[in-house]
Amino acid sequence: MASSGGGLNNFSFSTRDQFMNHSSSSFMGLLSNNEYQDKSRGGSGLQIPKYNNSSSSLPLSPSSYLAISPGLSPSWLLDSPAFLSNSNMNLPSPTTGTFGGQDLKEKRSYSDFSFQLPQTRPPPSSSSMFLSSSNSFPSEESHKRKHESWNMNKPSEETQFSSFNPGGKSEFAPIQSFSTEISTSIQTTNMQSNSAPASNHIPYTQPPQYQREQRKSEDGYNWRKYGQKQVKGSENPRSYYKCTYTNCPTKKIVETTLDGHITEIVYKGSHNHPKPQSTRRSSSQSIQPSSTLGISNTIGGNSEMEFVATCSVSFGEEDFEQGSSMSKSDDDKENEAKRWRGENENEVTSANGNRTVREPRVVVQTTSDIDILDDGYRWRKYGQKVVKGNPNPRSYYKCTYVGCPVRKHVERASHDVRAVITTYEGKHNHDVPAPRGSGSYPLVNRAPTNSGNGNGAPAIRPLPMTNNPNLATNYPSFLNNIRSPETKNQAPYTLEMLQSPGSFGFSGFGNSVGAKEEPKDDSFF
DNA sequence: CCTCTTTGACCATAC
DNA sequence: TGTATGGTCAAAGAG
Repeated sequence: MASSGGGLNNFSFSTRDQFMNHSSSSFMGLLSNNEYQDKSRGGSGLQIPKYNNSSSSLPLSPSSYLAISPGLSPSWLLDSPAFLSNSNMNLPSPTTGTFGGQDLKEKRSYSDFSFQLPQTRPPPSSSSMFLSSSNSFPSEESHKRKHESWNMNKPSEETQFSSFNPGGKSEFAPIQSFSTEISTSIQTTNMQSNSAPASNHIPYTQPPQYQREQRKSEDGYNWRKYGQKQVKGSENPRSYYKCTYTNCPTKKIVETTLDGHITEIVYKGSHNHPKPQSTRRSSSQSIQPSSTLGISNTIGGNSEMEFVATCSVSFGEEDFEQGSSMSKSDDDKENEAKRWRGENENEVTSANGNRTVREPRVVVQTTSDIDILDDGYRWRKYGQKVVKGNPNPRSYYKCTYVGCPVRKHVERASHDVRAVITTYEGKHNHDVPAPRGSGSYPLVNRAPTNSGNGNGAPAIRPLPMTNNPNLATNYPSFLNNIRSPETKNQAPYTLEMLQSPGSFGFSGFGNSVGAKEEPKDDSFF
């Protein structure tokens, strides 16, 4: 059942510093959120993959698509300096994180942030709720177990976490299984003084009332589902919701994977009323102090047209560091202000005002050459070039899976270096590789699972984690949140993100990103 | 009994 | 004009 409600926007930290100071618990709590998703209604764990091809207004080119990516949704990610940091800063390469002349730092950062789940992940029986919370629906037992483990230390972190989730349905239940490594890493760096158990216990106890709260959309509004449709070109059903407020024209379309993970949210119209303050929410506030902090994001479009785009923004640990210790840039401040105003930076607003909630992506850098990027596939960089219209170099990658023709290039938006634009070409002829260390990723070729990989052919999207037992438990969910080239036209989205009060915090992708300037082959370089 | 979700049918629009 | 596709309605069922 496609559950509704919930919102990425609930994942905001009140401030980056909060995140830094309590990242472990908060982060984990955030990740664990899905554990409480609307179970009463068979709520499913939600991932937040993303991809969108519905915008007819976007110029599309037939052979590739712009995967502004998915991955993490929580707005706290947006807090990450990668998004908010001063534009003038020396930003790392979108995918490799490489700074010109700062490789050392970059490496450390990314290695710290890499996902080597097999090595770091605790046994399934442990209290690591991340893992078990994957896309699969947690069993009663695991659910209970998690509760128990969380109860082991709740302290102040609870408060922190609550701020992410003002309550609501599972609709956005995002990041279900975040990287263990990430959690571990964060815990190590930020929780050491927290006397937390050595294990990755999530120091958060979910109040019983919470499940009730989840029935309400996490964006703070009440929605009524009025339809569901299987749209062509995607195996994911699309659910249609209307704001239940009388005469409010706002609607939203939520596309979810078969297992209920959200892949896309499109808002249409704007609310003509303040965010409702239901008793449920009130009670929730008592449980979730975050509300008192004003950390609730309001989603509401201003317009009529639908805009769909998946946008990816990358960040590395160093970004966190910066965010935690350095002064905020103007953008930082502005975005923070937005959050405090209840606006959602996690949205892309179309020219006509519709907003699409999208997730920032985490770049996973494990080696300097072959990378597991946020889309779950492994890529080999084979070139880089500065293309016309964008002073930022475009990194070119090829899927390392033997025989797989897929390529992609990544670049920072010319207008906002904080925005990373990834364009895919071709389709994968294999599943999303298992995480490093699992031994299941074939670096040698195997029979392609399908044929016709030519450009322009429909691409195979990375399987949702739940489609792959291994990934389901070992892979960070956001790594699967990428929707691979699968748009109707397999086209590169040329995106124009207009900044809006609730927008991502990008200054926008003012210039379209031409996807066809990429090299045809390695010899290009 | 009420609320909400599901789902097949119908309508609107684009090609 | 016919067909394909997306969006919406509304009856039925579940909780």
